[in-house]
Amino acid sequence: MQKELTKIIVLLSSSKVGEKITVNGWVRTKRESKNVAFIALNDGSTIKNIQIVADKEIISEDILVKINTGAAISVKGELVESKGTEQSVEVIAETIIVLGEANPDEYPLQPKRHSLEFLREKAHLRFRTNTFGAITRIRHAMIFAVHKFFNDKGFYNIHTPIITGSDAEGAGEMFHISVFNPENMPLNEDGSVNYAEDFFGKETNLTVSGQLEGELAALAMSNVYTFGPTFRAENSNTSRHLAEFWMIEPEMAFYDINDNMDLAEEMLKYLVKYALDNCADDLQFLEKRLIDEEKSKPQNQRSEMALIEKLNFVLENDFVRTTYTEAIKILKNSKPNKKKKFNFIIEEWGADLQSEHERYLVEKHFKKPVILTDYPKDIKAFYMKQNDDGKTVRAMDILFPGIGEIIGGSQREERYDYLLKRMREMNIPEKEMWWYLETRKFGTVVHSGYGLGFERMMLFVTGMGNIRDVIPFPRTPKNAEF
RNA sequence: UCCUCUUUAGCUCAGUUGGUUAGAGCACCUGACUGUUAAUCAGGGGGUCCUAGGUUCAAGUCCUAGAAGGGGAGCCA
Repeated sequence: MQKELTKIIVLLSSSKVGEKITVNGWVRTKRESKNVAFIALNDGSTIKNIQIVADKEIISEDILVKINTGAAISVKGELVESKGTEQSVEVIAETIIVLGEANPDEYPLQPKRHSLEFLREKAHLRFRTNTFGAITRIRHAMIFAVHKFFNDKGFYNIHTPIITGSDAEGAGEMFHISVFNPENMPLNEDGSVNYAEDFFGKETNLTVSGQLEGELAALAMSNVYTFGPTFRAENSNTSRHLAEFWMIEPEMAFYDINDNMDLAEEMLKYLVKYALDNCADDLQFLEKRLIDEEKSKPQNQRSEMALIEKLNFVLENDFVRTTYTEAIKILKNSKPNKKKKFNFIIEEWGADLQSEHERYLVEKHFKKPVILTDYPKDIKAFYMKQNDDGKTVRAMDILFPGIGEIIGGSQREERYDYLLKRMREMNIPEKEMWWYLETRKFGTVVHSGYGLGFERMMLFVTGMGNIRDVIPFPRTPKNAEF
């Protein structure tokens, strides 16, 4: 079967005009005339449809009546130059086989715009829309580009565990893993659950980060990265959070904070360029979609740049690098702070930056992606390298317009004494983390790393507004359908 | 979890101060016309007005509680 088939992207781009071809796909629309019917067919290989011309003298009425939006068909015919103006080539059908019908009374997708909320409830069918076809192709391209970027740089991909026995990673609420029957858990004498009898003989959870294990690998392989599923049981109901998402976490030995920033900026630009170079049709469609959507909004709420212009802008400009301390100065002197327009007024050094502050810095003040470094140690994780000032750590957060924090990373604390002291101060159970501490006892070196939320990158590249629309089957509080 | 908005036909939405038989566009069915481009034109079918209570002579409309969804916030990637 496969050997005879030609993908639509090949039909549209090649010089197969005049050849007999077979093409399979799903019907987007059918337009009927007296003597001829036109079928727009799509097989996922490109956002463009191929037009099938069905002469009613050749294709019988009992076949045509089954060809409705959503039906799967196989078409044999000749690829010819089109007489119409909207497409360059089309297929003159000689035979059409209806592979799978789609009852038009029941098929929920129409050849018109649907709301993204509606399509979310039809996630099993939304791949069949232009928007989700485009997103699916771009998502694949970005996954591939991540691996290509790191492979070309000599990084090793490692699989860190999805089930973890450590609850010290400090990145939010975790999903518990157990084989116990929740109605009948083995208990200790004091009434607590006896995890010694559980599958792993201890309490286990789904991972919230592969970083700690990534560090172990980096301190032997030099440069590694993970790209795996990550789970957070936070009750987060926003357009930027998922309970199950995919994270890219490189860890590099002999990288200081500046090397870390250089790599992160280079990677983000590489991914953007890869999308521009390889997903032009899909990006153009999404850009047009976004412009149409924003037409109903007032002028001041519309994007300043169209999607492709925005991607090029990021590509062509250096990210602004500045410190937390500088950012606080800028924010303290900012108009919204002085006029008390912020919900959280910046009073003094040490305050955690709220998303309104991050947005001000990125969207109003610098108007570029911003890398903030050297945060107060008290608002950052225990494993970050402490600066000599005793107050700050070598953290770096990369802030993107419209998205906020897209990358969080740091130079790691490689000094055993400093790390142990900080763990004790922050009540990190050092006994459980013996293996992490041992890497600082044996051959410890300066090293760094960061985490990129893959779906947040997808939000930026596609211009989509809700993270539930850039992953095929989103997992969010109260939603694990499909 | 908090704030806020929404829920009416398969989809997108209108529905006035509470008042007769709840509307439109698209989709679907029938017909006309046509190498069409989200085809066009005419006609037709299609409703648990989110759910449960309540107020009232009368509730899509007002009140209470709940559910689902959107937007914002927190947590973060």
